[in-house]
Amino acid sequence: MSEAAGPIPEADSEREAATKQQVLAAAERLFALHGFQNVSVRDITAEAGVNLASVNYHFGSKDALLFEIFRRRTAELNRDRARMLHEASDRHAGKPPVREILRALFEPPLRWSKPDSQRRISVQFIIRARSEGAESIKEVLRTDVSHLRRFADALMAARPGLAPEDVYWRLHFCLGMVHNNRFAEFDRLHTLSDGLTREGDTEALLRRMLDFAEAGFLA
Amino acid sequence: MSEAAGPIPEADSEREAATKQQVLAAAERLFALHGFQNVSVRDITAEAGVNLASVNYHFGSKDALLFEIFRRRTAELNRDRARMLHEASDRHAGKPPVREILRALFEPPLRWSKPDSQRRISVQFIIRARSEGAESIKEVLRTDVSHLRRFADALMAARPGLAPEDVYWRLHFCLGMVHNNRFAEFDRLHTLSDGLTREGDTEALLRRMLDFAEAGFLA
DNA sequence: GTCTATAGATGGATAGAC
DNA sequence: GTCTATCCATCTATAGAC
Repeated sequence: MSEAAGPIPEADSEREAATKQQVLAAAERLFALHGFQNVSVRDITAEAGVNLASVNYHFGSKDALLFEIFRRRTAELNRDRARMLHEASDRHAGKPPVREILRALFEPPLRWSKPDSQRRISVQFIIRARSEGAESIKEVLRTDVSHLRRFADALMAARPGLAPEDVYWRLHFCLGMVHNNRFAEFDRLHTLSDGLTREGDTEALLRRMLDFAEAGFLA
Repeated sequence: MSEAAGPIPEADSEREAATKQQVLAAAERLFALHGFQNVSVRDITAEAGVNLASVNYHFGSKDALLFEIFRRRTAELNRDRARMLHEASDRHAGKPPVREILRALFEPPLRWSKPDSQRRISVQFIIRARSEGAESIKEVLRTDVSHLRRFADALMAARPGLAPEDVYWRLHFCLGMVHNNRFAEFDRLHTLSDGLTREGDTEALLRRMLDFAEAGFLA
């Protein structure tokens, strides 16, 4: 690849990088909105304004493209979460309280979800890819749990009286709360509450999620 | 249809009903295990041991088949939940406590999920259809929230001090806990906890879910 | 009603010109 | 690297024989 060949960006490699970026952005957007299987390579290249062959040229296959986006986004998300957990740990002499641990888990995806955020679509992409993605993604989900390790350990330290088993299950419940924040579920809730719930107010949603989950952990 | 034509079941209509049943069962199973888009009509008819054309003959289309299964299963689930809520209401003079309301929400799908239950696969089917289903299913999810109405109302009555807004969001969180109970997520949790969490113990899982969610509602 | 054969459409991938 | 044209596999749906 020219990226690795040299540090001097020529006109060609700039254009190449731009094409790649266009494809990544278009694919992420379309996957997030319509689901992986409902989006064709033709849809992606049309949306990106590039030619049909570029997906296979740059990424190898449609599956590999999805995997690449997933890898990038989850890495970013895990970094954000790990950083917040680390900072909370520093603030509390290595032993942050439950609420701060949960905040590190909840806040990054919610911050990304703000109405004016550029990453708004990325959260929906990750949620969809988690449940609709190909076998390669499922495999990663099953085996790579290293980023959750720190959260489980921190929670066990914060609640030493709780059996590890209970901590794991409650962490599972919290992840369920996060994964349920899809556009479709927000719409449903909006219908049920007759417009009372406003998805756009992410600060309030974060507070509500923390209130609920923190109480669940202190039970 | 012969079903509506007369009450006398002939050999033919029995065979017809059997074919329909085989298709329904095979489709539900395959959809639940591999996802809607990853299962072809060929896969279904092969698994059911019937001919390729029978799906279109009996159900009209692959989409309509999925919708029919979804309609049946969600109706059953909603009936189970409504009945439990009704019984809880009777036991508590029309005003059941939070835990009993949540039990009516959580227990039916968990009872179906027991290792030896015939409906074990149905829960996974519903969860998958909810997030991967066609537009017709999404439409039902968005608009038909009547079964949740009773739960929201009961919860508001049980916690009159809570703003309706908060009740709706917390109900949303609880539904997230339920929807996260997929095979893949159980596997992930199993990996993370190094085998400590046992999905098969549904009684314990119900108790854990209730402990967590009840505390969240009383916060 | 059941079955086979096939129409008709779509989509992932690639060859080859530029 | 980009692009067009095209191959080829796959799938849903249906026509028509029995």
